[in-house]
Amino acid sequence: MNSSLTRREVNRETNLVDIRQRARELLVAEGPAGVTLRPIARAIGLTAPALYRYYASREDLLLDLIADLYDELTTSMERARDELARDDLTGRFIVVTRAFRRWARAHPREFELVFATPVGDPGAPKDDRLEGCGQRFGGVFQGLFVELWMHQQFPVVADEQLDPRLRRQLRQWAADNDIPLPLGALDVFLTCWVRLYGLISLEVFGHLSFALTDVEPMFDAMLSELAQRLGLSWRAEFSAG
Amino acid sequence: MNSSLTRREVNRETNLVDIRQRARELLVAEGPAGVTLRPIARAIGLTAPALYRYYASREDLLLDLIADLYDELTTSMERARDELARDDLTGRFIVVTRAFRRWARAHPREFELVFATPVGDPGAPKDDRLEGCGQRFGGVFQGLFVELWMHQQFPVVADEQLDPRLRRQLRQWAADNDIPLPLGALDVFLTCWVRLYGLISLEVFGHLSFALTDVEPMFDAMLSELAQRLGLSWRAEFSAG
DNA sequence: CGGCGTTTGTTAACGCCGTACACTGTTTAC
DNA sequence: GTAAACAGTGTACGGCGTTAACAAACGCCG
Repeated sequence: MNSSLTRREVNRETNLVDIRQRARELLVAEGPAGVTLRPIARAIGLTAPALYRYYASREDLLLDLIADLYDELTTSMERARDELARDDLTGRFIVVTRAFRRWARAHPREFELVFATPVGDPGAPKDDRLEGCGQRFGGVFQGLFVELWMHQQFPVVADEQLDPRLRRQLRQWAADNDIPLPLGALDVFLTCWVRLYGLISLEVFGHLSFALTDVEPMFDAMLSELAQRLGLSWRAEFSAG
Repeated sequence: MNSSLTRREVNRETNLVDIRQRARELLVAEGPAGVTLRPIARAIGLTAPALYRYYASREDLLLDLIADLYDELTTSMERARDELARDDLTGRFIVVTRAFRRWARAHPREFELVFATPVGDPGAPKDDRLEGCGQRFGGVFQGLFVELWMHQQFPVVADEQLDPRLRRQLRQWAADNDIPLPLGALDVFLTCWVRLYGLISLEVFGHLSFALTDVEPMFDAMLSELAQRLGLSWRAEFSAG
């Protein structure tokens, strides 16, 4: 039996779930500013002050929501990855990046909240929760990169060709996280991340609409370039014209 | 005499200036959510409802603020550009992109407001003002690109090598805006924009801090790559190590 | 079972917010 | 000089996040 949980504990969990669900619905319907306490409380049959038994503040609730969304995105990328064979690194690279874009397009408000909310200027008093989520999210790409490198090394520049200031930081990063990659590969990794994030957020925020109505072909073209850069044989196919 | 303006008109202009200035200060100090009517009104010796003689709503005021910021950024880029000789296209490309980054770093709150506020999902009911601002902003890069191409063409792919879906959109864009560039060059333009925007917003939003504490060397390295892609002879110099 | 401390909820209140309305004094234009 | 246009005010409404005081429900232990 699961009755090792007291009635209180069960109720607390269901309430927490309901709160987050309603917060998510409000986020989708009205954006970050629309996530307010009273409607959330009302929806689950409580009053606003009662929510303070669950979260220290609205800010705290939002942080939890962000963590949830972060995890959802990461999970969807991992699932896409795991549908392909372990050794199909090319395929995994493609489906993971596409899963990222698909999630961003399907959930623009959530994307906005997770990726375009500055983390606080001075020294970032950001929450530990998000630290872990970001780590897990980045880990999907990072893990793919490491396997890619292990299996078939792509061309990278020698350490000496990197700006010493950059070199130092990359070395530090690799050391702190035990990443068994040469610094040049880390540089490639970051460049891929920049292009991926750049294109997706430009699309979601509408800053490409001056030129494109459908970003998909450009996204595919970018994947082709990245794949080529990584020594993968993938090319986006399109009917000749 | 400047008294062709009535006393009322003069007062109206100064009030408008004061409102925007105070709004800007609040934005910087507390972020977009901190731009509220009562403190603005108080600061210039009015009450909140009086602001409705100047703006239809808070939203309307924010839109005006965004337009102001957009223009400020564009102007700073144009100024950086115009400090270099008309034919120093390489130099102009470098200083304009650096001016963009400098402004973003110096004004993270403003950058957030201008570049990371989605323009409304369905069909974008966005204001006409912003349309013009965006046009002027993009025009700086676009103008530079056109001159670059005119002066010294860089290698681009043939139209037939582009995904037909992408090709169609690029052709449409070029036609609508009378851009005298081959479609392959437009593709390069968008790719540069993606990388520039991607790196700068990742930096401003703190989404590179997992690896880098100082993004500058990576930015310089990116500029080197872009310059090379565009057939420019610029390379970020760094002391050998 | 009885009682007690903890937990979870309530209501009331404070000081904010954007905004609408009725009203008043000043400025402008004819 | 007078009437219309304008730029303010004060008041009010409903909403917000949050705090404080209090009441009921619950879990645990003797």
